[in-house]
Amino acid sequence: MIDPKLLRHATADVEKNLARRGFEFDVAGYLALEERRKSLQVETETLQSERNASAKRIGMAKAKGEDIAPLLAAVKDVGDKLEAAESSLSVVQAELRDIELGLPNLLQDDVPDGRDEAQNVEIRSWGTPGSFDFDVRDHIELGEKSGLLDFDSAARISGSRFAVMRGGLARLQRALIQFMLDVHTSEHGYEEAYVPYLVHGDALQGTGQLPKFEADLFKTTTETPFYLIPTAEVPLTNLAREVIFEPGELPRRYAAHTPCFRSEAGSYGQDTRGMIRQHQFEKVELVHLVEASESAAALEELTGHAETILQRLNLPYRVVALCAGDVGFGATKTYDLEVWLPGQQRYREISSCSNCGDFQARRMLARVRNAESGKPELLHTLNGSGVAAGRALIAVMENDQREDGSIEVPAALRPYMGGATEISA
RNA sequence: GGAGAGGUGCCAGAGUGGUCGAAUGGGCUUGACUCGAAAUCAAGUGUACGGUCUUCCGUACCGUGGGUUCGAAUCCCACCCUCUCCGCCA
Repeated sequence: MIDPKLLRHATADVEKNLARRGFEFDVAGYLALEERRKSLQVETETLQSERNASAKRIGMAKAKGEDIAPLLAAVKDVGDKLEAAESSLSVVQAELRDIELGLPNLLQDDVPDGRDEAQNVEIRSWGTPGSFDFDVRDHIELGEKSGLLDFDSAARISGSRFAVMRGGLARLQRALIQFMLDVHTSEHGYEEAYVPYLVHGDALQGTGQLPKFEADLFKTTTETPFYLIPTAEVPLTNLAREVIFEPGELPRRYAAHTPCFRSEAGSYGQDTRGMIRQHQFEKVELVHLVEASESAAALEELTGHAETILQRLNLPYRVVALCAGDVGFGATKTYDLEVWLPGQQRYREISSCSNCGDFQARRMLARVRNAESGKPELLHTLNGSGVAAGRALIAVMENDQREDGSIEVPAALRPYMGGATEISA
């Protein structure tokens, strides 16, 4: 959520900032509603104050054994007026809240202009796309050739956008996950966490997926519904929900491996072949909880941590700063890591690292006590993939393929593969 | 799944319709005493929101949501969670 005070007092600035994303903010409608809220709230609270005062008077009169009938008659009127005022106020407040929950985060000034991913700006690149002296295959062909990647079985079991992996390939994904977690926990100072995969709506509202993006989520039909997490960002970031951290307790860095579940509603026709876009995929997620002044630096660090993984795997990649139109709902600024896929002859997103500022913290009341003032202040949250395991697997397959269709295991992963140097049927 | 007990402030714990945002004890902060510490004494110590918003005033919050009432931490209803025992299970 955007700071409601900012929304009220600097509405034009907010409107301008959101317009950079291509988001149209109905300023007039908002301000009119806000005016109503103000007068209704003042009215309600005045009436409450009156009621409280007379209730107190009645109590005292009764204690002294005086006649309270005239006092009761005098309050009758207040009760009705109060009821009316309270119900109008709650309607207006609910409308305001809906608006506020639907507004995306404010962008940082250094986010480049642009409408969509075509205008994202490359910041740096690492490695050089390899040259092959044979015709490269994409991961689908490689998987079919070895028989280790089986979309037919997956389709029979669960339909489209699922994969079955077998043998060395299944193990390679597990190796990737273990490797990534080990690097982040032992070298980058993250605390490993195991978290629920089913969460309440509150948690998703906290991180910003709800109420706006419910269609992207899987939801259970149990009496109290659960949602399957679309990313470990949700449970990890919600570790700060309604917590007030003491000054020395931040920063916190959490890493977790979880499956991620996405309905991919609205992505019909995109990446329908292969393992790029699945309903279920594995990811190692990184989350930082930091004091407000630290978040800009933390984003650079976090991005670097994700980059380390690709470097150790010797996968060529580039870092792009998302342009205004491409930055996600809850982020103030985002870097994507895009890995080179020889099979597609292009870079594809493998990690997305975002600074969410206080946007999520405000929704979930995640705070840190200011060392000087002693007052709780909103903390800042960041998240990034470190990295998506399914896509990393594709990247390894395609970048380390050999002419015979076998795959060379990157040196960094061999300890996790029982020393194996290649995967083949 | 069955039976029972319970959810109050940083912690423990009182409060079963009125001056209760909440006794008391502990903790913490500040001050006094002290060379210093301990002990002792005194004062302070929640969160959110609003108002012509650093002073000041008001409102809300005692698991959550409803209800009764002039008035609810306290009564009623529903739900959630925790604990104990039984059952079941990994």
